[in-house]
Amino acid sequence: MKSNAVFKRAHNRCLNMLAKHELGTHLRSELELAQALDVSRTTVRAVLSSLANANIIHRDGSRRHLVRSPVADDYFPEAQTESVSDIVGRRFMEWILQGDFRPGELINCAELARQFSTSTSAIREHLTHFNHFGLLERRPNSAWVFKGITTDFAMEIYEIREMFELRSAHRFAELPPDAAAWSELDAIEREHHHLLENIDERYREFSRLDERLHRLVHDASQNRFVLNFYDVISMIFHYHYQWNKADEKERNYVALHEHLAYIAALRSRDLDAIDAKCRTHLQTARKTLLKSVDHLRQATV
Amino acid sequence: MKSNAVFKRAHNRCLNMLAKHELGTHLRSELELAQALDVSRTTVRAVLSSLANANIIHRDGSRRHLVRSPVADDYFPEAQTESVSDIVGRRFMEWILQGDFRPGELINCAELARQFSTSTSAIREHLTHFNHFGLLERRPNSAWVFKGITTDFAMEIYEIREMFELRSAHRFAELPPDAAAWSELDAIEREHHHLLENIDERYREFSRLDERLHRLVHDASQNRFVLNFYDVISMIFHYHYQWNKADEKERNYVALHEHLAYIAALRSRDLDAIDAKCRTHLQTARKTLLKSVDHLRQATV
DNA sequence: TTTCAGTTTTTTACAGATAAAAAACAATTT
DNA sequence: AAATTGTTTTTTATCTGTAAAAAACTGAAA
Repeated sequence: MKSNAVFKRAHNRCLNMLAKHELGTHLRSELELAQALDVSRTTVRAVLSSLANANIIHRDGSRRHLVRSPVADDYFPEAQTESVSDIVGRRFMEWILQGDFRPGELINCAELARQFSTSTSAIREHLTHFNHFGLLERRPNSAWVFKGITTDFAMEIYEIREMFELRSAHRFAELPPDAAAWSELDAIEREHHHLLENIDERYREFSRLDERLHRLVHDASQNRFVLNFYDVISMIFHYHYQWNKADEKERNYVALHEHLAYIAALRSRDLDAIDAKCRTHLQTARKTLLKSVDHLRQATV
Repeated sequence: MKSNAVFKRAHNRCLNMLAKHELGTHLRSELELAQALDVSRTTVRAVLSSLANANIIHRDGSRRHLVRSPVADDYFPEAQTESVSDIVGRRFMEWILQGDFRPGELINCAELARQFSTSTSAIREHLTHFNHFGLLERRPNSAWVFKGITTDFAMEIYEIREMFELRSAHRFAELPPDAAAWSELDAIEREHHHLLENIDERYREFSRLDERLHRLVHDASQNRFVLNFYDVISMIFHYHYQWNKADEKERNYVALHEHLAYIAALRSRDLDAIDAKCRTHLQTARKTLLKSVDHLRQATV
C-alpha cells in the first residue's frame, strides 16, 4: 500500500507556515492552502483535521483559526516524509557509493527489496530508472548488471556534458537582453561573490550554487533531451559531493572563480570566450570526478 | 502472472530449425539448443517435451531424433509470441500514431490497461519508458501528460541526433584499418548497391539498412549515452516508417544515394567531407520526419 | 456568480502473490 | 573428467488488491 509521506510532508510544511501566523488569525481557504503546499485539497483537509485533533487549529463555523503555535513535537519525523520511491533511489546510490556493489555484479531484486524493506515492485521501478542513467544494464528475463561509476562512466558522461553545455551556453548568449535568465545570472553572480567573501564557513553551499548556474545555462537549450540528461549529471553530482570531501574547500574556491569567468564570458556574448571558459571549468570538474572515482575504487578494492 | 511468450517464441524458432533437419537425425544437446535459441535450458526442455507430445521428435535413451517434419499447424500464432511488455510498447505507439492522444492530454493508466487488456503495472512500466523517450511527462502523484510527436519533438531529437552522429562519425573515421567496422561498412555499401538495382521491388527494405548503417556509426562512439539515445531515434523511426508511406520509394532512393556519399566520406577519413555528407543526409531525414509530423497533426485535427 | 467546504469517484503508488524462466545443483552417461 | 540430462531452488514478469491522494461533483455561503 501507498505510504502517507505526502500527507506527512504537507503536515510539516503547514506547521512551518502556521509558525509564522499570529494566534487567533484565520487560515486561508483549503484551495489556497493546497496550492501553497503543492498538494491536493484532499490532502489539505487531512492535514487540517489532524491539526484540529492536535488542538493547533480550531473551527468556528466554516472558518478555522490558529489556537496555539506548533511545537517541535507536532512535526512528523523527517524520515517519514520521504516517499518510498525517494527512499529507494537514495539508498541505492548509497549502496553504490559504499561499494556494496562491484561493477559487473548481478543485482538481486528480492535481496535489495529485503535490504531496503520495500517490495520488489518499488525496486524494479528504480532499476529501470538507473538503467536510463547508464548505471545498470537490463538483461531480459534475467538479472540486472551493475555497471558502476567507473572511469569509463565519468569519461562518457563528460563527453556528453561538454557537448550539451557548450550548445546550451551558445543559446544562452543569444537570449534577448530582457530575458529573465540574465537577471537570474546576475543574482547567481552576486551569490558567488557573497560565498567567496565567507568561503571558510560557507564553502559547502557551493554545490547548490553550481546546480543553479548549470541548470540555468541548460535551460536555455530548450531541448528536453539536454534537460533530461542534466538530471543525470545532477544526480551524480548530488551524491558525488557527499562521497568525496577531500580538498573540498580548495576545489570549491577554484570552481567559484571558474564560474565567475564563465559568467563574464556569457555576459560578453563572445562565443569563443564562452567556449574557452566553459571548457576550462568542465575539465576541472571532470578531473575532480575522475579523482573521486579512483578514490571510490580504491576504497572498495 | 507471467505469460509464456518466451516458451512459444522458442518453440516456433525450434520448429524452424527442425524444418531444415533430415528425418531421423539426432538433435543437438539441450545446452547447445539453449544457446542457439537464446533461452535457458529450462525453456528448451519445455519446448522439447512439447515437441515430443506433438510427435515431432522422439526419445531413444538419452537422445532425441526427428520423427516428422513440422507443419504450419505446429506453430504457435505469431501474436502469442510477443511479451506483454512488447505488446504494450507497440500498442502505445500505435495509439499515438493513430492520434488517439492529443499533445497535452492526460493519460489514464487504468483506461489504457483496459484498452490493452493488461494490468496497470505493465502500463506504468512502459510510461516510465516513454518518459525517458521525451514523449511523456510525469506529474508526481498525478496523471501523466502526453507530450506527443510534435514539431518541437522532431526539432529537439534532430538537434541531438546531429551532434551525436557527427561525433560518432569522427570516431568512426579514426578506427584502425583492421577494425571489423570497416568490413561491415563494405557489406552495408554492397547492400545499398543491390537495393538500388532492384529499387522498384525492394525499396521497403531500406529501413533495415538505414538502421544498420547508423547503428554501426553510433557504435563507434563507445559512449553509452549516445547508444541509448540511438535507441530512441530507432524506435521513432521504426514507427515512422509505418505511419508515412507517401513518396516512400522516392524518399528511399534519395536516402540510399545520400548514404553512399556518406559511406564514401567515412572511408576517405576526411572529417570535413564526413561532416558535409552526414549533415546533408540528416537534414533530409529531418525534413521527412517534420513532414510526417505535419501529416500526423492534420490527420488527427 | 464566484468561492468555499462536504462528499463521492477515480487514480496512483505501492505491496503481495504466483506462473514462467533462469540458475544452481545433483546424478548419469559418454 | 567432460559433457549431458534430471531435479530443485531462485528470480523475474506480471496480475491483483488496497490505502493514500487526486479529481470531480455538489450544495451552501459570501
